[in-house]
Amino acid sequence: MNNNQDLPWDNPRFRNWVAVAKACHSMERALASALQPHDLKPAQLDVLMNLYRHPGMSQHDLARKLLVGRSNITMLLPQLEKRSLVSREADAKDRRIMRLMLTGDGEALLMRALKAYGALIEKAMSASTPEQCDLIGAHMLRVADALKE
Amino acid sequence: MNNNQDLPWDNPRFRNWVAVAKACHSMERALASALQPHDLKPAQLDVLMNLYRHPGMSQHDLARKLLVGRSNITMLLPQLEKRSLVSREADAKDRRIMRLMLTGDGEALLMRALKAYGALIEKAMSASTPEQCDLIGAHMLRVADALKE
DNA sequence: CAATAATAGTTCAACCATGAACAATAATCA
DNA sequence: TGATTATTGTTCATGGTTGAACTATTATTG
Repeated sequence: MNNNQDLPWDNPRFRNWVAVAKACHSMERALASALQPHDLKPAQLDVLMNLYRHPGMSQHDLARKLLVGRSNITMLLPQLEKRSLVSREADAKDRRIMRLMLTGDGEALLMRALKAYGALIEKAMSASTPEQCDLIGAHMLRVADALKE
Repeated sequence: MNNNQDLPWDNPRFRNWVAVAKACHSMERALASALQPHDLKPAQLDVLMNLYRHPGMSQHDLARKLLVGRSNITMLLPQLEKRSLVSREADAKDRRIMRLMLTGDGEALLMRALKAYGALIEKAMSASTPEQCDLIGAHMLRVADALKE
């Protein structure tokens, strides 16, 4: 019936990637649940995390870091700004650019949310050694790199 | 300013998981592009793949395999049915259940789409040996398992 | 058997993400 | 300098996903 001679499931790279994708999907769902008590969505946590590490980022840079369209950032920020978690101010030199940073409240909420996220990851990855995790992380960096064309 | 003593970024499990999530996100975007010539969305490919391997599945079972709500399946199927890629027929024993299967066209399209997907994965994972891929896959199965509560 | 609970699938409104078109500003270059 | 091009962020229409409420059917149980 089918010409099974080179079905992708016979390829270890394919089969294993499917497992990666499924694990990611599960984690995303679990994260959404874990963040619910903090009234945060995963995408919002991503924003807070990046602003913590790169204060003063522009919206464009944030979009690129998050692998997301610029319009998405535009839609995401007002919610966080209304809750006084991030602040936006126009750049003095280039008036097209909005500089973003975390407020104190934003940082405090981020720390609480990160505890939940960290606990989730710990639970998910506890079955593997730190060395294995490092190997996986290194592999995934190569994957992301290879996909940048 | 910050109490940095146990920031999650210092935890290898956390840091490496972030890389996993980012790689997955990149792959999802790349896959969407690669499937565009076949007029398929990643979610639709998931449906076809699962029906190929488990013909006669119910919509409920398909939803669980795909980690997705039942309503999502309901919205997804009519498009595929209109294109004669999948067929639905009521179960004779239990009239609540719809049995799903691929048509010949569906299987043909699946094979073409899988070639594109396989090439993409090959490109992304070619930097790692099959042994490393197997290790990663095994790890990810454990992750998905740990997240099932 | 009748009443109740459980299950399969659908509908619907709400929310997210996307990309194209647009306005404002800055950079290039002729 | 003046004209063109590029960049930043916004708006908006579109399409995808979700979960709760609903219908139809089957299972359970008193």
